Amino acid sequence: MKTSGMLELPVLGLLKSRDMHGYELRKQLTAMLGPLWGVSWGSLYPTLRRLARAGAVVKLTDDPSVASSNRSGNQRRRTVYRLTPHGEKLFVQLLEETGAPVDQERFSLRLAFFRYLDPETRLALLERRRAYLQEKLAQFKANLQDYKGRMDRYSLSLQSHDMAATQNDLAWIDELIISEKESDNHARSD
Amino acid sequence: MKTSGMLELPVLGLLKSRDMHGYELRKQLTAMLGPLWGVSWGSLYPTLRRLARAGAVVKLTDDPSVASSNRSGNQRRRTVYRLTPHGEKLFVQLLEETGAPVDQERFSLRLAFFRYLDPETRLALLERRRAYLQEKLAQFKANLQDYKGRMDRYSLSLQSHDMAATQNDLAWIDELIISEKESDNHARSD
DNA sequence: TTCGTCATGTAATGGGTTACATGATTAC
DNA sequence: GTAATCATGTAACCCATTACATGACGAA
Repeated sequence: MKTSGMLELPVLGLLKSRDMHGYELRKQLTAMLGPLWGVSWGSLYPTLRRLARAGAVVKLTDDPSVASSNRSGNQRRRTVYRLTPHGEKLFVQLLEETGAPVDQERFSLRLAFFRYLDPETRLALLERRRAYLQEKLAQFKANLQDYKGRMDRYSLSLQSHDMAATQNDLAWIDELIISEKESDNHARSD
Repeated sequence: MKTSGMLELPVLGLLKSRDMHGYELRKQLTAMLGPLWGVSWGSLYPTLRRLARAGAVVKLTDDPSVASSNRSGNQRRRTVYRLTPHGEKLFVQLLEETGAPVDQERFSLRLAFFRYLDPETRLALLERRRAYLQEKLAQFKANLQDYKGRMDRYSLSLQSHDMAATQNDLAWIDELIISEKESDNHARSD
């Protein structure tokens, strides 16, 4: 099983809170990920099909949110999806991602569902992220050191900016770690 | 003709300075783009094939950099590529990219070859980038305004951080614009 | 002689983008 | 009545990743 694809995780995460159909999923996704991330139909529906084939979600032909009213026939045609127990497991698995280091986008996707993890796992993932960013930063520094003389102004500016951005990311992660530890302490002292 | 793909532009750009074979191209690419960008063979060689098929580069069976020495036979087998006039045109076309707004990665790839553009085009591209980032920023603000109340701490932190990063990008572009105008003035006053 | 680097590719797989196709309902 | 939104998909194309396959050369 590959279960790659960017959308698997957020789709499962949204379905965890309630059943939804494709159109609604897309609206939630664009709201959640910011309006720039264009989630296209040609990417969303195949993702749902894959998840259904893998047994992570099931199709419900009827929309259960309109239970009592709307009897006879002509409701809008919808395909509502529901998370299965196996889907729940898959979700956690994707969220914890013990695999290869991950780019900023995939990390963001994870972070958006951090509330579903227990505090220790959250901390562990944040620390791992921190280590990764630090390594990246070290590589930036080494690279700048080595090639500084041979780069033109544009490349130099670019590399410096990218390095600064990585430093910002790192500082942000540090904040998250601190606030995580704090709320952890508060919870313990209750 | 599509000519998409991330590697077309940097490959053409590198071949503009001198003929190179695939292996060398890869080394230059990883040095230039930072050591994180893993350029894989399965992506590089097909790119070269596409460029050759499009007439943007030609294969030179012999390596011209070792012109005088190494007569008889047993040199290492290499395929050296040279940019054609059509390749030059394609390069400028890709660099100016009058098309759709572009993500950070593609923009970085462009910026790394800005020295090949004339000052007015550089300024125009920077201004276009600036406008795009400002629009993105506005969307971030609107999105935060709308959904602030319904987001958990992680999503909120994420959106705020992304917005701050966009503001940093914007400030950086502004610096580039200013320094561009300055060197333009200096050039005029000569 | 064996390991690392130089050097060039192909094949399989899979996912994203874009365009295409369809049709019902709501609001003006 | 017509335009916008709701709603669901399919098909073609293309590109990136990964794994596979090969082989020469230099150094230890």
